[in-house]
Amino acid sequence: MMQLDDLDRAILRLLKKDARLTISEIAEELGRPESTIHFRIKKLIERGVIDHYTILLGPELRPKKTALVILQVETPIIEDFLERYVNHIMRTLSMLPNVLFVAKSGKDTVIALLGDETEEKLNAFIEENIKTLPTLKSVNVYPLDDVKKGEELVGFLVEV
Amino acid sequence: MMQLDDLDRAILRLLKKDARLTISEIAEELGRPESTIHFRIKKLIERGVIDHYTILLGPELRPKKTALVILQVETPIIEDFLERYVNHIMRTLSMLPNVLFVAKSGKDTVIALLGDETEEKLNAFIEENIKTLPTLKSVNVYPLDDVKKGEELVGFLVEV
DNA sequence: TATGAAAGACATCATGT
DNA sequence: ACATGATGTCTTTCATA
Repeated sequence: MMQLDDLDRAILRLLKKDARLTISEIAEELGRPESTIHFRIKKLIERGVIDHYTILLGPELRPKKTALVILQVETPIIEDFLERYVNHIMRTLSMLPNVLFVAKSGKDTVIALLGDETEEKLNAFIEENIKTLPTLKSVNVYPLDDVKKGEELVGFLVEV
Repeated sequence: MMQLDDLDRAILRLLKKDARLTISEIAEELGRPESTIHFRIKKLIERGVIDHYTILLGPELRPKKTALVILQVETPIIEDFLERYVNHIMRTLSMLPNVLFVAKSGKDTVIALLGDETEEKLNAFIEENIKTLPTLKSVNVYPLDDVKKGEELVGFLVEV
């Protein structure tokens, strides 16, 4: 798993901005022959440095309101149950299209990123689908009001 | 800004999985003529439904450890300063390559997603670059231990 | 690994149903 | 919305260094 050199990184940066650039365009931009660019990209894909090519969906399809939710699960008397509780909650959340991201933090905390059309719908969703989950100790909701970095993330995660 | 029909959505789903599919491959997969697929994709791009084409970076380039950090900013005596404090913190964080995502929640809370090579480096980064920020009321760190949905997000956000 | 050249595949566009 | 064909461009491969 050798390192990336400057040419590799330059190619990756260009493709990240626009993966539809043709090999000839990249070649011209970087002042290298097409065959070299072709070879490098082939290697980057083989090595898994490029996982895959994808599209980013635009604002039209992105939820207008997003919120981060942090769930703390009640510790049961029988300790072994905790992991099952948490996994069950994560599985349940993962299946909902409004839920863009789900992760566990520590043993008893679940973090989810939610998105919906409007603030009202989002709040309703939280009331009906999140706060009704059994065995919760606490639910903290953080609406994302102003995203400064990584905003496009939602266009990447949203399902179509 | 008309609606998407089933064909549009099918195309988007295929491109999301692999944006290097040729028009002929998509046409065959969906049992439609190439000219139709070509036309639809053109329209999807024109409308901005497809924001742009991009690549997802593989595990080699992704930070191994990620954590969500929730910062609460101390409310100053002069209320107007709060927004400046918060904006300043967001700007500062945004410039760091370890910081993958930054958003504001409410008036006094900043949410950031951090990533680094190892747990130690990540913790050091938090101690040195986060907890040292002025005017913080609280800092909560949630290491993301097990991501159930949206894991690829990091490969999308990471810089190269 | 890098390059140049050549062959084949592809997107694109125009025209017509 | 679909079919077809003409055009120029791009990718891919291979031989060579």
